[in-house]
Amino acid sequence: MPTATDPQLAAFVAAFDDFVRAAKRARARVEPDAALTTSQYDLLAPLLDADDAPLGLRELARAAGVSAPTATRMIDGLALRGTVTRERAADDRRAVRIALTADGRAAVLEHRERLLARRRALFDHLSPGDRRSAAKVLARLAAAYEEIDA
Amino acid sequence: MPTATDPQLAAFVAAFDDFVRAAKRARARVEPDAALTTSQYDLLAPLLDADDAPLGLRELARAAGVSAPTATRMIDGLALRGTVTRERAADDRRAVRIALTADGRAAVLEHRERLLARRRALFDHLSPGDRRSAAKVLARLAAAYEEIDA
DNA sequence: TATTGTTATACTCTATAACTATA
DNA sequence: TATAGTTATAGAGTATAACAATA
Repeated sequence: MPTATDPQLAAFVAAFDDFVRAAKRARARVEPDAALTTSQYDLLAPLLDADDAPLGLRELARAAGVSAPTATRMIDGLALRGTVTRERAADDRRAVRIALTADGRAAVLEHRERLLARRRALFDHLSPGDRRSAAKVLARLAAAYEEIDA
Repeated sequence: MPTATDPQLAAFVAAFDDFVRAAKRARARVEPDAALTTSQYDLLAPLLDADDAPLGLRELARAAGVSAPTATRMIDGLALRGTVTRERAADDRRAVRIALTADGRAAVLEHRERLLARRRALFDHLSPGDRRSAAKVLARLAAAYEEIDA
């Protein structure tokens, strides 16, 4: 297997690895004192974007990229702690409507603000030139991911 | 709270989010049929870099960024499945020496090759110009992470 | 005393398969 | 039959606190 002899590829791979490791360490440092875990935030964030209109369990699961049973279990815990409410829908008795409580909304907003602050701090640490290219490169990489297994 | 009115910052944040989401989806797609999970690979990779010289549990835990009990539990499972061996050290009877079996070495190498192939594919999907800036940007971002909470 | 590792305990995240209730 | 959700079951990853053995 002809492996990375291309120095440009080698540099890319090394930088990518460093980036992934740094991001992982950073996540570990941020999470412990947060009210929500990353997975919980990913599950609930759509409720914020939906202007707090209640959404179905399947909808949340799909958006977060987890299975329905996983979402059920997560919502179990979040409902117990008063982060969300879960009610049977009146019009379709199979469905449930999940909504944020006031506390839940505050927690999700706080997490979002925390994420934004971190990205802002990263941005601030870049040189003006790097700032310009960073957004472009990250967008291209995201697109490349999708193309790879499409 | 004065949030992202800077359009350049807004673009950066959006691209960063897209990238994180794409990477998460990609990981979910790659892991199911892999012999090792990401966490297991992170724990065992140093053994490959150490030329298969046995390492201590604490050493592996620290490198992987997990607690010692977590590493113990992970090694329990990996030893049961024949991925690693765990032996009390002769010179320091408190310590254990963890080493890859032949199967384990193959699994770690295979995982590394899988990661490399994915990065190579990403690299290939970039334009020549983006390739040049990608390595630089990722390296700068990794450095920025470290500076943020240093 | 300090270090290395393990046990005890407890939670979260995760999935597949099987099930219930409703449409 | 198809859809929404839950339960049953199982396993990995994670941590803190308490402990044992050795240095």
